[in-house]
Amino acid sequence: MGIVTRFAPSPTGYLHIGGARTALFNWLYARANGGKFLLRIEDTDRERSTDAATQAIFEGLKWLGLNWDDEAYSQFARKDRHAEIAHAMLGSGHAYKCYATKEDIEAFRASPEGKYGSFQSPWRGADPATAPDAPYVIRLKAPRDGVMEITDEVQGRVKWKSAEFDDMILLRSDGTPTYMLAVVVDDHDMGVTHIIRGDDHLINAGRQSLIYHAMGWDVPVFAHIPLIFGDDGKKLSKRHGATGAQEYRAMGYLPEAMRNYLARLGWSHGDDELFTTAQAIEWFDLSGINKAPSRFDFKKLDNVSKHHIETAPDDVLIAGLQDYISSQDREPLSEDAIEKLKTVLPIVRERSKKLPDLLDKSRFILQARPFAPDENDAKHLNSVFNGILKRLTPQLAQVTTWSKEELETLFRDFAQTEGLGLGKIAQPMKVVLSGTTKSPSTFDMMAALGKDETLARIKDTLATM
RNA sequence: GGUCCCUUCGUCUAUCGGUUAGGACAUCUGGUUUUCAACCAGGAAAGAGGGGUUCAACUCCCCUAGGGACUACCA
Repeated sequence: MGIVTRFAPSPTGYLHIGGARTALFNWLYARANGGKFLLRIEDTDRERSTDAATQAIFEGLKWLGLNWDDEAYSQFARKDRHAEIAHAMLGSGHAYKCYATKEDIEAFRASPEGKYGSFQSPWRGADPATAPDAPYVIRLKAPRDGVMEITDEVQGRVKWKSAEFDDMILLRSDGTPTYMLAVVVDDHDMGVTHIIRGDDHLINAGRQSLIYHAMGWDVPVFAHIPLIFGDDGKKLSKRHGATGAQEYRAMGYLPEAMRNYLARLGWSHGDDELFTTAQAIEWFDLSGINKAPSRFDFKKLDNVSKHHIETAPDDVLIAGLQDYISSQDREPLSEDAIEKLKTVLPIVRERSKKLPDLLDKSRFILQARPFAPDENDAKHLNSVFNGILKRLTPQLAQVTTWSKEELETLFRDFAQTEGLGLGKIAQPMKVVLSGTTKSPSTFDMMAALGKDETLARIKDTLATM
């Protein structure tokens, strides 16, 4: 039987980075085993679910490259099927109608015994003949004794006394299903074989097993993965930086880097730190998932990001750049800009951590002359350098082989005859060429710019000094 | 409160009874350099605490402490 995994977020907000990792694990596991990765929107809570949130989740997953198989399922759309199962359980005696009102339950909770135990419906064993003509919910008739045990691929064997579970509501008084019922029915109908989800659902695995057993369905394999915390060990929140997957897009991380970092957070394959998505798919296994929660570390993310920016193919980088730019609501790069960018990618990608760094470093090739130097770097263009530039320019004009190596040799020789360190000349030259010293290597820039453009920029500078 | 889960360097982690407890990020020191959020070399840094089991425990068991989840007609 083929493997089927699923990601089942509720559409009440953007795609949380923790949810994104859960989705990634499910996706990785399905892809690693030639199975299917399904997406189901848990929208049975009509109060809190919104279309905008659903779209945000789609967008987040797409950005991360976690493509799902089939159409996304809507849990709400399947409510009739859920009700059907609830009634089937009623018929088989695994569930019963409960006429207790919300007020009854609240009163119970407020009472002394309500502090300890969960609500025990008086209708559990009641004679149907005594039933009032009033709204009711359908509750599961949970076993009162025995032990419920599950085997979790991450947590191992976990068991509870059945008495721990209350008679949970399956169908609300308005006829809509609760989450507990809906997940089980949907996972069963969708043929889900492996449920990989946050360990906040661990106890639910026990509860849900009750329903599987009642229906005589096969219980899927569970894998409850620990949560992601902020760097202080507290629940990840806005305070720690970004919690939404899309925010990472806006910060300029490559999806490939996010997949790498997120996969490594809570999962490991020996000492491998930096890997491609193809490798992750090849290596991914449930046994590599850690049981302890992990903390989100931006410094490490940056390091992973840097590696992917260094190694990504040009077209991936360009696509990432365009995507980043659109996330900033800026005009996309023109064909001309892309062509220019491609010529300098080899020299700007090496020292960049994030996508915007690439843009900053490429400024010299993208900006048209003449341009003014940055305020902080204008000081390099002083009178001393003016003299140096005037003596250097004729030599530059005579260069026949305009290459990085030739240029560097020329500069070194020139610096020597001037009795200066190379930095005294190369550094201000950066300002001439790019307007700032925070730029790629002087010689890389000159080579990329070409002789004519270089000379023209020198001329521009001389004219303003 | 109850039930369940978790606990190796600051952080992410390797180890699956026998290792000088390894790697990565961060950090520190030195070097290199035309800027640096770059590079090179080196250093410091960990099994929460206490009991067992065993020839041998980070690894298995128990207790304690700390952290977390759940305890809805939310998902």
